[in-house]
Amino acid sequence: MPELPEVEVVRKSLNQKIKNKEIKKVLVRNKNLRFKVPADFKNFLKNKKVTNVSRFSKYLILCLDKKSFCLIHLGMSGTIHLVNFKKKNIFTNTSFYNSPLLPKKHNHIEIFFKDLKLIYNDPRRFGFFQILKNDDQLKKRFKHLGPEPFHSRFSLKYLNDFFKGKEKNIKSFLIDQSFVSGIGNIYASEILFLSKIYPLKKAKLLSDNDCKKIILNSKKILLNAIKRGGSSIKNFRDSNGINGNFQKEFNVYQREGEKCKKSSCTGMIKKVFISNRSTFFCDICQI
DNA sequence: AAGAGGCCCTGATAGC
DNA sequence: TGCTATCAGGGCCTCT
Repeated sequence: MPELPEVEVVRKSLNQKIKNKEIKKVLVRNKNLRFKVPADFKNFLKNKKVTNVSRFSKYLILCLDKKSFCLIHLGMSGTIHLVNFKKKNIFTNTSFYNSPLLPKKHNHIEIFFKDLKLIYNDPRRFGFFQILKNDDQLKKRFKHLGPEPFHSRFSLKYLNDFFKGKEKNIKSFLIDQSFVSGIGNIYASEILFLSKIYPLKKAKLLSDNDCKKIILNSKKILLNAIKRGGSSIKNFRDSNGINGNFQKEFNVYQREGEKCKKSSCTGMIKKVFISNRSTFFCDICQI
């Protein structure tokens, strides 16, 4: 479900609700997520305080006291819901027809605080929870990941060095988390549209100007998506139940056969599969 | 080493 | 209505 912007939107709203609260109880209804929930998961979390809700790339990080961490990845279909006991409100980041409504199936993990509980729902179970017991373990966990687009390391030199001699197309690089982390399948297409670059262009053939546009537009797209509250495909909401709006601004994603939105361009949006992931582009201004 | 492809899993939707 | 096929925002692993 989520790329960096959606995870950031969830992080913000989650931080408002559970920061500085102590975990009273943990329920694991189904431990068979992408990775098996560890045996000591419940005991490790119990009586620990959430000092902050942080994020790197598409990973949510519950910072706990004693410098330990609970990592949450939402995979493709993971959502987080908060139920307030007193007000009986349900905050959810998934909307259903009669919202606010908690999904009935696939509520795999529940984390109880004094006045509310966090529920992790994930039909496809590609998401996961992991415990990291110190800074060092956290660092190692993210070692294989490239910089986020906002980081100064994501520079012209970095792209030039990375792309040197690479036959692989640029679209595949944008969703390759070891190159740059946080961009997924939707925003990769959108970034290349803004940059006027053909998704199948070989990385080694990109000009300095192409690279500069990629750096600029990666930041631009992600920041704008965060500002809009994420993209509400499949009814994504933040954990206050607020819908995202960025999907209204898609220029190419899921617009196959429609007209290019760029004024003066007479092109049409095409869809191709690049290593099994759908990719959208304008057949005139991106060629 | 780099790059392509498969796989994990359920649910929504399209097409017959 | 009911079947089957295809696709879905991710990440890891294997094979060539």
